[in-house]
Amino acid sequence: MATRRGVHPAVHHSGLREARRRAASAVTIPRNVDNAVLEIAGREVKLTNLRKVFWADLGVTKADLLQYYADVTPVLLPHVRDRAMVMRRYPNGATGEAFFMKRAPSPRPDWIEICEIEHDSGNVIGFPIVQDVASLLWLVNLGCIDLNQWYARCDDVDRPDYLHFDLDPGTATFTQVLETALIVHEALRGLGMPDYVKTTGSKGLHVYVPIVRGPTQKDVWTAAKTIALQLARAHPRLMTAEYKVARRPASRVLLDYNQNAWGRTLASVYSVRPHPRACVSTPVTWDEVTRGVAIEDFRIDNVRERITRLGDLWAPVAHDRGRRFDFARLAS
DNA sequence: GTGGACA
DNA sequence: TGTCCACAACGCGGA
DNA sequence: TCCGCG
Ligand SMILES: [Mn+2]
Ligand SMILES: [Mn+2]
Repeated sequence: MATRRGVHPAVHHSGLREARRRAASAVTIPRNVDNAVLEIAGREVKLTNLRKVFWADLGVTKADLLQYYADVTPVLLPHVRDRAMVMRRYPNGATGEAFFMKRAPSPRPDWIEICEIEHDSGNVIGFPIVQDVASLLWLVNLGCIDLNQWYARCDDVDRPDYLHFDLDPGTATFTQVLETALIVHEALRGLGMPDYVKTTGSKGLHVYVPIVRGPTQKDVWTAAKTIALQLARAHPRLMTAEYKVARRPASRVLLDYNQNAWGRTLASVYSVRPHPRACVSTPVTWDEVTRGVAIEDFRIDNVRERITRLGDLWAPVAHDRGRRFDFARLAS
């Protein structure tokens, strides 16, 4: 069981692709050992089971997953920084059993920042926060395939930075999801709400409206519910906002407004998902939605190239400057 | 994925 | 030493 | 107040 220490500058594999990859992150995950200790900005990150296969059909290992996250760190971090993180751990890979974990496990490095959130029950949960590459790799090493951060930053956990529409196909087709997204987009445009869309990497799409921080999570939930119910009423053959499964009509896209409730999370942008093809939750343009995209278009093997080409299409969602919609204008 | 409780 | 086990918990609305 | 739901 070899252990390596430090990031190795030596070039073992030459070629443009390797060079570009290293340039992107400056962190290289060792490939020919099971365990390693990386030193990143003076912090030691212990990585384990690096050769464990996480996607058997694809031959994708835990090291591949860690390398992906190291490479996308610059575009990913602004979206998750300062937010409590819910972990969903897949210790046995994408097809293995998974479990949720909220409390940051111990032992852990003392540089893992914790967000303590008190619940109405009186429970206080200490969630980890992903602030940098080191904490990101620590979290992924736990077996987290996707990242599920809170909508609100830790300094004010009841005032989110966005509202969203979670579009779930259920028994509907993905073409219907695309159609629904365009209608949601039009409706939001009418409300003066700039919005951003991404694939979930699983089945559906996420549409986010970044907002000026102020309204509570309940306010945001209420607004999303109102809009979802109106849309479903206007397009009853395409959409539903019925929360109860048994009462939900078949072949309709679910506008899952309840996902805007306090304490809930969604897979973050650039999260890999436990999908058979290792798909990634990927920002797309409204033009791409119009022309038609597929979940499987965006995967762990090709999203980095897309980011190199297009940058972060969701950057406005991650910065105060881009969080433009003010709820005061909604008081109609 | 990993530490703690048991046998 | 090996095996088993835990690892989350909010809030809506219908009953 | 309990349950289904995600
Ligand atoms: Mn969804
Ligand atoms: Mn959903």
